[in-house]
Amino acid sequence: MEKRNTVQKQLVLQAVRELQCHPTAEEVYQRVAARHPSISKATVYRNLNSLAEDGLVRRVAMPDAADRFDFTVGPHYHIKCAGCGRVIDAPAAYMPRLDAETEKETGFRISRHDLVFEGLCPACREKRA
Amino acid sequence: MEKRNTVQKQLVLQAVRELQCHPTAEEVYQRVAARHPSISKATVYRNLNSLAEDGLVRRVAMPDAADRFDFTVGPHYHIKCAGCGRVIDAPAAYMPRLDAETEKETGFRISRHDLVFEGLCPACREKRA
DNA sequence: GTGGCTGCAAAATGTTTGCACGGAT
DNA sequence: ATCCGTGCAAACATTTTGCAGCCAC
Repeated sequence: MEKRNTVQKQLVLQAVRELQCHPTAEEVYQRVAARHPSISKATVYRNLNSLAEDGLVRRVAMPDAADRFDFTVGPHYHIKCAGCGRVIDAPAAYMPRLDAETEKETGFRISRHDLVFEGLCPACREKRA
Repeated sequence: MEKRNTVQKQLVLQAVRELQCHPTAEEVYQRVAARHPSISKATVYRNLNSLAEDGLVRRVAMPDAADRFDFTVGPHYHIKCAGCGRVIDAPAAYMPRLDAETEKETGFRISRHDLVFEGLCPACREKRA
C-alpha cells in the first residue's frame, strides 16, 4: 500500500502550483498534456485525488461548476466571479469560532466549513457598464 | 416570454415544500412521480431551474454531490453530514458585514456568500463509536 | 391560434472504474 | 517477482438539449 512518486504525479502537482488560480481538473490536464502529451485524463484525476488525500493540494468544490484545486493548503475562503468564473482567495480570515458555536447549538461534530463569496471582478464589472 | 403556471410546476414546488430537508432533483422527481407517474425528469429539472430563477426555491450547490433545493429562500447557511449526506439549515445568522469587508478589500462587487459546515450528525457519530 | 411546456431520448459534462500492461521497488 | 500506476475506453451520475406534439393563455 506504499505510494509511488511517479513522473505523472510530479507533473500534476507542478501544474497546480504553476496555474496558481485554482485550476479545474481539465485545466491541469491541458497544462500537463502540453509537456507530456501521452498522459491520460484519468491519471490526472487519480493523481489529483491522491494529492488531495495526502494534503498536498486542496480540493475546492464550487457551486454549479467543476471542482477546482488549490496549492494553498491552509484553511481560507474563496471568491468566485460570476462573470468570468475565475476563483481567487479571499482576504477574510478563517473563523474557527463558527465551528465551535455551531457544534454546540446542533449536536453535530463540525470539522470545518467552506465559504465562497460570489460577485463580479473589476474587469467583468467594467464590461457590464 | 410569459411564464406559464402548469400542473407540473405546481407539483414540483409542492414537493420541495413537503420534502423540507433540501431534496436533490432526483428526490423531487421521485416524490412527484409517485402522484403523477407520467412526469419526465427533464421537466423536473426545467421547473426547478425556473422556480429558482423566480426566487421561489433556492438552489444549494453541494461539494461533491448533486445540487439540492430549499424552500427557505432567505439567506442562511447549511450543515452537511459527511456520514449520511443529509443537509440541514445552520443556526448561525447570515453575516452581511463579510460581504462589505471583502468588497472593500478586493475591488470585487460582492453580492452574497455561501457557507457550508461539514461534520457528523449525532446519529452518524454514534454509528462510528 | 400560438408559443411556451411536456415527454422522450440523446447529448453534454465531469468524474470514476475495469482491464491489461509496463515500470518501479 | 510483486503490485502499483498508467493509458485507454467504457461506465457512471447529473444535468441539459433537440424535437414533435400538446395545452394553457
